Amino acid sequence: MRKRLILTYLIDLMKIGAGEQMVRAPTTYLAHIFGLSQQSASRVLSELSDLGYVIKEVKNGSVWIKLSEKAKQEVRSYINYVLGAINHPGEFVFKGRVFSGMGEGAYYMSQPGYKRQFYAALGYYPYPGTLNVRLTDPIMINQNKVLRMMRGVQIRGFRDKSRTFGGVKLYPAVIMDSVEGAVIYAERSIYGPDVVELISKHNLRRKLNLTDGTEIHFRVKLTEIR
Amino acid sequence: MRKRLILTYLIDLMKIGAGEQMVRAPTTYLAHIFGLSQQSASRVLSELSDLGYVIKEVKNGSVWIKLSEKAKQEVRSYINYVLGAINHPGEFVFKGRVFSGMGEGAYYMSQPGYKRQFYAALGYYPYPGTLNVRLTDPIMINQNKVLRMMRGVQIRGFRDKSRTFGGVKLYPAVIMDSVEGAVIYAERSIYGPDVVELISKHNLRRKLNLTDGTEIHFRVKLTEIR
DNA sequence: ATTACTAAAAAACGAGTAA
DNA sequence: TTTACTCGTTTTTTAGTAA
Repeated sequence: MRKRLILTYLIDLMKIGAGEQMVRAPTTYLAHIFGLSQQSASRVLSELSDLGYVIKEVKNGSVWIKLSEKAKQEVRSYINYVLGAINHPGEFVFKGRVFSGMGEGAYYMSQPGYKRQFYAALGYYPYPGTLNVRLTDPIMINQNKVLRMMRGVQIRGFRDKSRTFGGVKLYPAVIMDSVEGAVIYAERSIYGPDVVELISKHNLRRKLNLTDGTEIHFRVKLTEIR
Repeated sequence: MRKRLILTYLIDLMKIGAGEQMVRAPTTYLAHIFGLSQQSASRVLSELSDLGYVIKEVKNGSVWIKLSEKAKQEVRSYINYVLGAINHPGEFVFKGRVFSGMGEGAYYMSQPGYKRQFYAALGYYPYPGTLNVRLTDPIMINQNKVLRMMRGVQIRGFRDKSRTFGGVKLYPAVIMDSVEGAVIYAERSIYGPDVVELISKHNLRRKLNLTDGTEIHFRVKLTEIR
């Protein structure tokens, strides 16, 4: 069963109180909630149970169910995602935790070949350094994969005497609802889709009083698809 | 395509800003958002367009889309439904508008055969009359269908000298977040699933200052499935 | 780079039904 | 009543590919 379908079923089950306690849920009755036949409701419930989303017992000849912690967590995460569609349409909302890289960010940000282009694209010279954010929520990680596919603001690669520097993409962002900045994604990034790097005019660590492990949120504007 | 799936796709599209304006959305890119192949993304988009949820144009060799009003309305309604799962688990939230019936409610509520049982079930003698509420949102109408399938508090039918009175079910409710009451559903109800009848200790019209057309909301506790 | 058709495979569906 | 199996049918999905 596909993830997006699973979530809608879990929401329906949460609705009838299965997130709180064991709840009687005959498959004939679930059938109406799910908009399926009794047989399909039975099958769906078994699959949800096999996948570890639902604790299911047959007591007194009828099914009693309860959502697992995993299910509740995923529903909560999805609801956040959904709320973003209403509250921040045209933006991706990210949440994650600050961590320290190896300082390569500062090295790259200082290259004149990039700096000139950053100024042209953003209207300022960014602080020489990147803020690394690690994502844990699978929905956010997927969001980051999708973000990376987008055009963004293209910064071209170049070469100086000693080496070549790869292309980079920028995505304008608002960090902690207050500071303007951008997500920066290097074609040759050493990080996977669970990491986002942020830049800004300001030293974000100082400005926002961040240390390793601080939870941070930011919104990325998807203007580039217009 | 099933309704529950449609809604999740529309939410994804709203997320990328298609609720606000025409947005570039190549099917290769939608494929990642939808978690499908490019071909399926293309097909899904065509179906959404055929169903009137998406306005779709192919410009400069790539797809541009925008959500229809209908789509936005249904997403909003679904998001309300979803929020109910978090904010009021184990309850159904209803919204509708007050309307006048033919006064039959008062006649039935006055029958001693019912009154005794109401007292036993609710702990009070309800005000002799029912408040009629008409639902318009399809999600709520379906919710009402599901509610009627539930056991609720059974009130048995009876016969007096002249005629028989059918069975009735009660579902405890909180009206306008303040007044205790119950949804009452008669087996022989003359109303379809777009109507809910409410009773309470109080005269709800007076207590809550309601007139025909007033928008009203109430929550029904699904305790009966425990 | 992008859309969307065809065809074949895979998944989901509900009627019938036993327990 | 209720669950959940079988099985034939319908729907959904993707790879290959033309435009």
